[in-house]
Amino acid sequence: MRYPNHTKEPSDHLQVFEQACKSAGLKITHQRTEVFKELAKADDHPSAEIIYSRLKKKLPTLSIDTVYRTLSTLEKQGLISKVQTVESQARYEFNNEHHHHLICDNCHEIIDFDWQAFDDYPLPKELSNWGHIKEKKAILHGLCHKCSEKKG
Amino acid sequence: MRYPNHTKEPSDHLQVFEQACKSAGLKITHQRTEVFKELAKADDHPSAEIIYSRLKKKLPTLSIDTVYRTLSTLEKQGLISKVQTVESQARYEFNNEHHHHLICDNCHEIIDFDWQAFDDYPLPKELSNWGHIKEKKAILHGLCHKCSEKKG
DNA sequence: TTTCGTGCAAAAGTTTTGCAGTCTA
DNA sequence: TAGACTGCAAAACTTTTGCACGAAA
Repeated sequence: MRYPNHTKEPSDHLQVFEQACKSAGLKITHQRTEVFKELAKADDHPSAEIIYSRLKKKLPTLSIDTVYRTLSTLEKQGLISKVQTVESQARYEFNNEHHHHLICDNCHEIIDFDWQAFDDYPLPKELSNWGHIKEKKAILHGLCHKCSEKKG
Repeated sequence: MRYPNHTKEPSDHLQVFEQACKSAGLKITHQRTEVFKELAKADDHPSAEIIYSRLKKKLPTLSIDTVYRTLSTLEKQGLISKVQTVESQARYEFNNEHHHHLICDNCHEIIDFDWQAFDDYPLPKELSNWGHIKEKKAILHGLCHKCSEKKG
């Protein structure tokens, strides 16, 4: 779901997809296109298994491996993104105080920080009818100094 | 890691832990205490496997199952939290535009929304030396109307 | 003593990989 | 046709569960 609703046409998405495949040297295969289209039209942030089950009727020979591989490929190209996960293993922290996260996309180090101004900031009014919001957190992603240097 | 640094003493954490166990009817076992202490003193958001490996020297008979079970129990009590994960399966989305996420902790529905005011807001200055921040995202958690009603 | 927790082992669930045949460019 | 992609099968990795013994209250 999305507030406000999408404005772009599906055909625009396909063009972006084909363009991105070409410039990355990726072949435009039937399976790849269908996985992409299924995700582009979905508004519920589906998992690999869900995409697989939705496509199974249309593409009975499709395998789950291909879905995993395709999602991983498209993510590397920046065409799609994984929601809210850092790595395969779950990571924990002791809940002492409310705080925010800054994550290095290369070494996956997580920095906690405070941001009072954000905590005090009012939420967008479209969200007022959604339900009860319990937590409000900022997640920043980037490349830390150590990793920038390593990469030259 | 954390900006700014922690202020509380480890002994305070232990008291909170013991209090929470008592009021939840959980026994204060050796393993449970050690897993908790290990996480409370860690500043790197470790996974279950990492906590296990750190404790193995001190508690050679500890099993990984116990670490998983303990983390899960403590999370249910609200003493600790999982970082950045929604569910066990990764979930994807098509990257059309920058946006933020509102997640129902019960049904796991994810709502995308725009928040221009947040996007324009300056970052805390402590972060200016960290490296290169590429993305800045708000993640809200709560209970949606549908789920509030279901639960009464 | 009673109940809960742990360790062991096995299973379940998620994702990745090697390989040989197939398809795209 | 060459190289990339797919499907199959198997493996790897992460997490959960049943059970019997051991430990906490």
